[in-house]
Amino acid sequence: MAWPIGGGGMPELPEVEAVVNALGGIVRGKRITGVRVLRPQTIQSMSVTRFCRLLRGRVIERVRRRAKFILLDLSDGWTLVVHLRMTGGFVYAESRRPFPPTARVLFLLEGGARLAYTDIRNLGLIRLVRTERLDRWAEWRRLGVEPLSRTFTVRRLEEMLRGSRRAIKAFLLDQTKVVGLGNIYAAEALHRARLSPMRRAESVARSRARVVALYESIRETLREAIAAQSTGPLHLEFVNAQGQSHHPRRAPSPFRVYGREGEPCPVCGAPIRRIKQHGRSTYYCARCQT
DNA sequence: GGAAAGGCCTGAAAGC
DNA sequence: TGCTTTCAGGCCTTTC
Repeated sequence: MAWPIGGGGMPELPEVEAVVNALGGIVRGKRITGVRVLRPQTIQSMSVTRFCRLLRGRVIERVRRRAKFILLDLSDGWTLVVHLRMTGGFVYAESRRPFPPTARVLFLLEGGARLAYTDIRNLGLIRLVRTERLDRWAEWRRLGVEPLSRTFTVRRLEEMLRGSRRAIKAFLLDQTKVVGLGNIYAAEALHRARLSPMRRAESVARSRARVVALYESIRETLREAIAAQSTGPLHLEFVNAQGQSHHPRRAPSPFRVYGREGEPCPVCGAPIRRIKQHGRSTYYCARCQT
């Protein structure tokens, strides 16, 4: 089967969560002693000169996640916001080994360690904002509900679904509704809920049982994916002082339908189909997803 | 204002 | 063998 570029997992909520947890354990409390921007276009909202000047000397106090954004809260009220998009990732190195050519920004840390932001396709973005002004950022304000939070309820999902004539797959990808799902986990959640990706969102809302099934499938899909990341995040590589690299091995496909065109549905055995929806591949079982 | 299409981006795979 | 085309998908902008 064809694997997506990037090593078997686009960074959706579970992958970002894994990076945040691992990164937090390494860089929390460390001071940034220098910054080198190798690709200026990666830096948003301010000049490279200002970006480097503002970062130098600040301490990374906390690493957290909102939607698919990685947030590094720094001393003096600044936050470094990173979005990996498709192929972004980090390499943390304790040695002087050269970074890969895909390194876009280098953060020099006290003690000699270096953290590189890498990105093959250059779709990822980094911006530095005042923590207190995050809410003034339009894109930030538009972000929808966190699916694993208490504020995400069956009732809230039902209200969002109601009145939307879009296909449910497109609805799930809309980050202004529910955040964190991408093309892979949207397909997985729909298979688990036994809902056709072509079904209109509003038609899901007409059945309480369907809304509950979708609600639970979203949470279970994400929780299982987060647990599966426990061996180590795919988007964070470690290089020790001896220059030896440790990068988690790609596990066999953990997906029920994604990337499994032609293989039997794990529920009913019918062949998994692949269709195009809004320019994206959608994998589903035509027999048990209705 | 909602929905859909197009574009960005690069490397692997497919097609010729 | 080597060149060209297609595809992967998150998210923005443009268009309807």
